[in-house]
Amino acid sequence: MQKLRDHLEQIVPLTDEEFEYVKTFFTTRRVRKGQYLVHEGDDVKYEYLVLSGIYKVFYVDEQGKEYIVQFARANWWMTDYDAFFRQLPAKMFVECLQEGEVLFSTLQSREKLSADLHKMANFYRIKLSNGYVALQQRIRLLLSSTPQERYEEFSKLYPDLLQQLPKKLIAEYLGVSRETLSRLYAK
Amino acid sequence: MQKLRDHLEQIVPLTDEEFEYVKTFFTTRRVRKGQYLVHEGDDVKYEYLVLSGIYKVFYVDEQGKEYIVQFARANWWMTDYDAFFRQLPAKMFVECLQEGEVLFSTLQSREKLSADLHKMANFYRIKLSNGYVALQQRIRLLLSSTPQERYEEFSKLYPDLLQQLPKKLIAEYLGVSRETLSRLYAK
DNA sequence: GCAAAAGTGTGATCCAGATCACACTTTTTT
DNA sequence: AAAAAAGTGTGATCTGGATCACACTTTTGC
Repeated sequence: MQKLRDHLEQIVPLTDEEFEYVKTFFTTRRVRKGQYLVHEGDDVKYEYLVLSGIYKVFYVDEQGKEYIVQFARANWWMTDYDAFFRQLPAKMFVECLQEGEVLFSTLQSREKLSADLHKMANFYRIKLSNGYVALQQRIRLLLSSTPQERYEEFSKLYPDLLQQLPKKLIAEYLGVSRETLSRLYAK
Repeated sequence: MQKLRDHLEQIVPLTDEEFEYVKTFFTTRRVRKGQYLVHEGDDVKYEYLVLSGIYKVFYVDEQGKEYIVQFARANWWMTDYDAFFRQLPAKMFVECLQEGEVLFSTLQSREKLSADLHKMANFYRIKLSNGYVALQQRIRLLLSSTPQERYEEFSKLYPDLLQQLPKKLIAEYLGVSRETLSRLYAK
C-alpha cells in the first residue's frame, strides 16, 4: 500500500492515522494480459488505480472498429467514468495489455472518503480536473496535427509506451492507419 | 440570480438561506459580441457560467490557425480551466459570439463554497465529471467519424447552434474545411 | 445609405493518407 | 518443436477531403 500513499501524497500530505483509514477502502488485484477490468454492458462497480502493467480504455463501434480513449500505466486512474459516476452499464472496455497490479474501490468509497476527509475530497477534485485538462489537450492534438506531429508528440509524452506497445495500438490511439505510422518513423 | 439558483438546483437542492450565501460569490456581467472573457497570456481570475448568449473557447497555434475546444451557451461553465485551476497564464481564448450575460466567480470563491457547503462541493464535482465525460465523447467523435457523421452528430446535439453560428466556426469545431461542410448539408 | 468586411456555394485541382496486398518475423499456443 | 496467430515493413493504387479560385449575398460600421 506504500504506492497508494506515495500517489496520494503527491497531491495531499496525510498523517499516518489518516492513511490507515484511507487504505481500508482499497483492495489490490493482480491482472493478467488480456483480462478485462470493465466490459461493455457491465455494471461499473469500481474505479482502478494502476500500480503496474499497461491497460487500454476503448470503445467499439457498430462496425466493430476500436477507438482507444486512453492508455493507462502506473499512477493513472481508469474506468468508464461516465458509467461509474452515473451508475449505468458500461459503454467502454478496460483491458490489460501487460500484466500488473491495480487497486480498486467503489463509488461509495469515494464518496465516504470525500465526506470524511477534506483532504481526500481535494485529492479527487484535483485528479479529476487534471484529467479534464488532459482530455482537452488530446482534443487539441486530434484537431490540430498532422500524423507526423501527433506521432512526435506521442513519442515525447510516452516514450515508454512507444517501446512496449504494438504499433497497431499506437496507430489507433493517434487516429492513423498502421501503415502510415510505420512510414512515419522511418523518417 | 434566479437563473443561478435554477442551475444549481438541477443538481443539488438548496435552502433559501444557503442560496443567499452562495449568491454573494457571484457577479453578473453583460458581454458584447467580439469581447474576450479570457485572452491568451492573461491571468485567469474567473470561471464563467453562461446565462445567455453564445461563446467559443479556442486556442491559436503558431501558424495562427484557430482550434475550437468548445462552444458554450446557457448553463455551460467555461474558462481556460487548465490555467484557472493551476493559476497560470491562459493558453486559450474565450470570446463572445453573440451578446449575452454571464456570472463569474474566482477560484477562491469556488474553494470557499466547497469547504463551507458540502452541497456545493458536490455540485462542482458532478459538473466537472460531466464535463470530463463530454470531452471523452468529443474525442470519440473526432476519432471515429467521417465528416458526414460528425456533422450529423453535431446537428443532433446542437440544432440551435447550427442555425445561429457561421458555418465556418462549425467547420472548425468539427475539424473539416468550410467547403467540405458546405457540401455535406447539400445532401 | 454606402463601402467594406464577413459569410456562403460551387467548380477544378491536387495530394496525404487510407486501403489492399503480400512477404517476412516474432510471439503464443499446444 | 511445429503450427497458428499476431506483429511489422513496404510497394502499388485509389480517393476523400484540403486547397485554390471566384462569384454572389448578407451583415457591419461609419
